[in-house]
Amino acid sequence: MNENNQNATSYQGEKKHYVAIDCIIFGFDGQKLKLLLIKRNFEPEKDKWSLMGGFVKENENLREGSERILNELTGLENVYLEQLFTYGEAQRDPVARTLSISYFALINIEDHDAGLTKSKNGEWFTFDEKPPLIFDHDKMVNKALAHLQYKAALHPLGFELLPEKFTIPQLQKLYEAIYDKELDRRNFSRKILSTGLLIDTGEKYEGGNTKKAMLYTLDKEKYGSQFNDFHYFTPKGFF
Amino acid sequence: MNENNQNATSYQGEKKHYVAIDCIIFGFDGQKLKLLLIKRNFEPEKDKWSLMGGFVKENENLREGSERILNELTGLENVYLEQLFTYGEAQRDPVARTLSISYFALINIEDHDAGLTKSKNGEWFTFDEKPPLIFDHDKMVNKALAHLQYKAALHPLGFELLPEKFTIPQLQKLYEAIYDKELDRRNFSRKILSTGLLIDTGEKYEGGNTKKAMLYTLDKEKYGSQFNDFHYFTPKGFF
DNA sequence: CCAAAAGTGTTTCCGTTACACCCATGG
DNA sequence: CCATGGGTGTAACGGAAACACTTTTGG
Repeated sequence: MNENNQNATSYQGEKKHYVAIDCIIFGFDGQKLKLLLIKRNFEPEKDKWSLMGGFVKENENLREGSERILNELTGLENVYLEQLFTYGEAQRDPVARTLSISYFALINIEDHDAGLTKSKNGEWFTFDEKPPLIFDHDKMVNKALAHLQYKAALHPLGFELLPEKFTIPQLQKLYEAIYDKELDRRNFSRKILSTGLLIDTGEKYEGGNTKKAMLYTLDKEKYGSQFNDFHYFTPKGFF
Repeated sequence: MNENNQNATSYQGEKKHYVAIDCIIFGFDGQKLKLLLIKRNFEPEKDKWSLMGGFVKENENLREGSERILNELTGLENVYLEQLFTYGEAQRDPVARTLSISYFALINIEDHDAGLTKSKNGEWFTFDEKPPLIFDHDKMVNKALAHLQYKAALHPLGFELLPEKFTIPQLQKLYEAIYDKELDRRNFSRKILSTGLLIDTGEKYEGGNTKKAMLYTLDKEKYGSQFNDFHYFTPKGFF
């Protein structure tokens, strides 16, 4: 029955399964939170929309696989990537029983290789515009969004979605996009600055037609060490 | 190469993988937080300690599998069970490449079938006494403990580890065991009661040799609806 | 009646909120 | 010089922390 050669302690009575990885890729364009999807030009479910995914290779670590799949669509490396959940309903994939490990990616939308993405039929959608997805991919997206909202409230996660240098108003816009709610400008600013995670670059943002905002960078040192601390970036009773 | 019959849209070029489920089972004995492990009387790694686990069956949902495996060792059903993380380093299992999906279980230690557990070579350990485990199971345990600490700080999770009726001092002992820190009795009591999750049963705990504490039950209704709310059961700056 | 643990009350303090006010820029 | 958005300051409020005090029970 089994394709492998057996030895005394192998798992010969057990069944094997297809295992896929699907990536939920979030980006931010300065105004809205977006999701990167692909229009499938291959079977199954050709011409429908889905998450970017792929099968786990024979000798590939899961993290490597997720990085490979993300890279194939965006050209990016060293991206914020976190394993989220493994979907394993026996009937979730009508073609054949397949497990899917979902990975959650946050990218600065300006950094990705737009040509590569286009060549793979990738497209960015706001949540308003998002088409229905194949299989249980809508469920995956919902869980990932909930996770983003949950985690960004407690940990300095949002910075991953912004350019290297950013202003506090930009960061606020991002948080407002994540939670679809407005925040008080003055309190937000003080709360963010009080974390000590931001370094003033001395530069000012060029582009606004009013007072130019100060540009900050992340203090990578503190960011790493404080990442698992609690920060409460959202107002009390926010949820 | 592949054992299945193929059709036009099957995944014939892809590799399949063994997929296991391992359960990290937490219990509380009134004083200490404990972990349920098994001494393996089967290969591989016979006579060593490991988590309770098993392979995912051909047509079994993952949640069903985790419930089956937990039930085999404890006799319990309807237990708090949460999928945690999927371990998939290519070399994590020296016998054959195997993915392992870890599940996190919280049980009331009094409820389980001690005879069944014993017959499966199961044993409860405090974290002080825990032996080294096979493969990457120590890593799984550490991640599960971190998750318990994280989640119990924000959600009313601890109740799962206590009997149906419990006292506030018992609940406090549990939190102190989870975090290995002492809490202020008076503030803890007020904080817990302010959640409105506890119902006074009118009874008193029999067993202490001083003043008998009041017995409470969970308000299941509120528990369900508030489970995803933030509660902050631990003091500020606790971590 | 004493020790030990449980329950209730109170003051202090600090972080959050909800504001007002000032500053810089382009048209 | 004015509209718009960015930056800084502050009073009031509320929840948490740190206490003291009272009550119950067994020995």
